Amino acid sequence: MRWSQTFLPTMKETPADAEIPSHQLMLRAGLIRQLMAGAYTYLPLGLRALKKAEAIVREEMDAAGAIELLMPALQPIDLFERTGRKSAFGNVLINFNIRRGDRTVHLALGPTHEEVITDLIAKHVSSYRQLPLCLYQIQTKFRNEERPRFGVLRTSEFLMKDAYSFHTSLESLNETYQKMYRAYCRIFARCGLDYLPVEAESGPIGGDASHEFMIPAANGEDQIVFCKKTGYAANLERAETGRQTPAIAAPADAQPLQKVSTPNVGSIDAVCKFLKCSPQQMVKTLIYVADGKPVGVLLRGDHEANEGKIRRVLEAKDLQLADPSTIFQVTGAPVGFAGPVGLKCEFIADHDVPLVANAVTGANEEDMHLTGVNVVRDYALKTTYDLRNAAAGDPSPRGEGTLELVHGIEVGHVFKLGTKYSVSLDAVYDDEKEFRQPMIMGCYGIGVNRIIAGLAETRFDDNGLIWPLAVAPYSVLLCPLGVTDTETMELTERLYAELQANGVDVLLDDRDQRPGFKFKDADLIGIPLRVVIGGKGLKEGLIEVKWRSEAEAKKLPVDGIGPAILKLLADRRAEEAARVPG
RNA sequence: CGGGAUGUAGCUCAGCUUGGCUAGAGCGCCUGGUUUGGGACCAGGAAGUCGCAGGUUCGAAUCCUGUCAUCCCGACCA
Repeated sequence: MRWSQTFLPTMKETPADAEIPSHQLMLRAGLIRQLMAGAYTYLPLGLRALKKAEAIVREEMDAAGAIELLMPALQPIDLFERTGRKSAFGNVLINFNIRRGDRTVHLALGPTHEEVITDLIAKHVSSYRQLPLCLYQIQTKFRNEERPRFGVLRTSEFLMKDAYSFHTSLESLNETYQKMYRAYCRIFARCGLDYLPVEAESGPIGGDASHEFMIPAANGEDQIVFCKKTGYAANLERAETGRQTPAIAAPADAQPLQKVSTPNVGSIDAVCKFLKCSPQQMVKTLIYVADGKPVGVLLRGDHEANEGKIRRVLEAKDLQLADPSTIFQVTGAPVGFAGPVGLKCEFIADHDVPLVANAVTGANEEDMHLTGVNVVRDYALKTTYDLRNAAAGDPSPRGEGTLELVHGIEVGHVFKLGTKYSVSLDAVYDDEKEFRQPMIMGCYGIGVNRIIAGLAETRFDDNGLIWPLAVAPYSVLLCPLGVTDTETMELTERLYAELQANGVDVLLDDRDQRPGFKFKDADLIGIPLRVVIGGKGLKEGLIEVKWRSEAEAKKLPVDGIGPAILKLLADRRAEEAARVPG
């Protein structure tokens, strides 16, 4: 492609609306333009990158035995009512009425396609002989994001690869799950992403039933916990800690229990400021209602409750923070003054709670707190549990190493669904003994746009983007200096034709611009290999070849430059491929 | 949905506090010339319903009210 013929609007200045690197660079490099909040046009250059990523996804899905199809984005609302997801999605589900003659038809724009595919399979698969089956599509999804943000990372319309598998047994599901997991590793590695598979919330099946694929990035919306030493990685919701129940004993230097007045001082922050203590010295008492029964949950003041863990410890189906009247009932005080001493309901404590010596807690009395609170003497604990979100510095659950906390961008998710959709949409088959069984399902998603945004977010320098060869919109940028010089242009044209004949994606910067101008644009759009023809190099019979990812250029003789470039590309491709797991 | 900020030329922004000549600058764009290895220079030029609506006023980019849009923080995210 000739630069002068395509539509590639680059920008020297950073648009004020863009804050994070990927958004700024994708705008500046002419990859995308915003239409409205959460909706972006992919310009020719951005579309090429997106298509490259899409092709890699397609290749790996095919290789893993998934079969491609294409389902409608338009879906009848009825399907979502049958699975209960109309209300589960709520406002996120874009749906509306349209008129057809004298009828009104209620439609949704697909936020994902479990319903459609399950309905399809329910209608056409009825025997165990037809299973297992794994189908996928690459298609635009619609979700009414309450708050679209971070450019292309969180939008209301996005390209997703979604795959669904159907099985007669958990073993079969696990086999496909593993295949998908491996395919995902290969996909992200091929795309040049520094990815991390993490354990995620396991949902209906439990156990090791869900993994998210994350790109560690400062601007990622998700928090992930990982341990370098043991390789343990999980999202914050799910992450366990290796902490144990400590010795439950009062400290030697126990101070006397004292009641202090803290008028209108209810929050941890406010109490700390008022009493000049730190959150680590406090024990906070959250009152939950578990299956209708109030329960106190004790945590160190600076820690965050993890409701999943609390629910599991309590073996509760339903768990909610208590309302003010319940809190008044069990504490005798308004919200903000609960504490373990004299609490009128059962309570459980996190492992770190008994370690807080001479703690500050609520006094279960309006506008009062206690200081010098110590376990055993002032309140009793039989044991402790892991009830909070993991924090940096916690021991890894694998016995050694410590946990770190990083932000990540979720690019993929594999999930064992179980029979939720097959039951509600009647996707059943007859087994060998003619028993009717619901199909066991898995689903597997990849945010294709996020592959591109994730690369832009993690691979750049002061001058612009740095594409890996595998996803770069073009592999080579030919950069003739002096487009009016006949010798330069003849050579350039010959090389352009030669590379194209060998299947190389080439962009030819044929604009009549000064060298500096062209170099700045070249760096900004980040094409992996820049080939400079003309100027002082050409006078010596040399052509300058420079990788975007490296600082130094190589000078190669004009003779044999075509094959030399092909060799460089082949070597680089091999290098990138070497990082892909088998 | 709660909190905050912003809206003036394609982009970045000034002007608004304290209303007053024809609304400005840089970049980009067009014309001509000089340049040509890291976003050149000179000369000339085009480009704006000052987000929109209403109000106050002799007079509004500027003050007031409403509204829309965008961004950020938080809540939410099968």
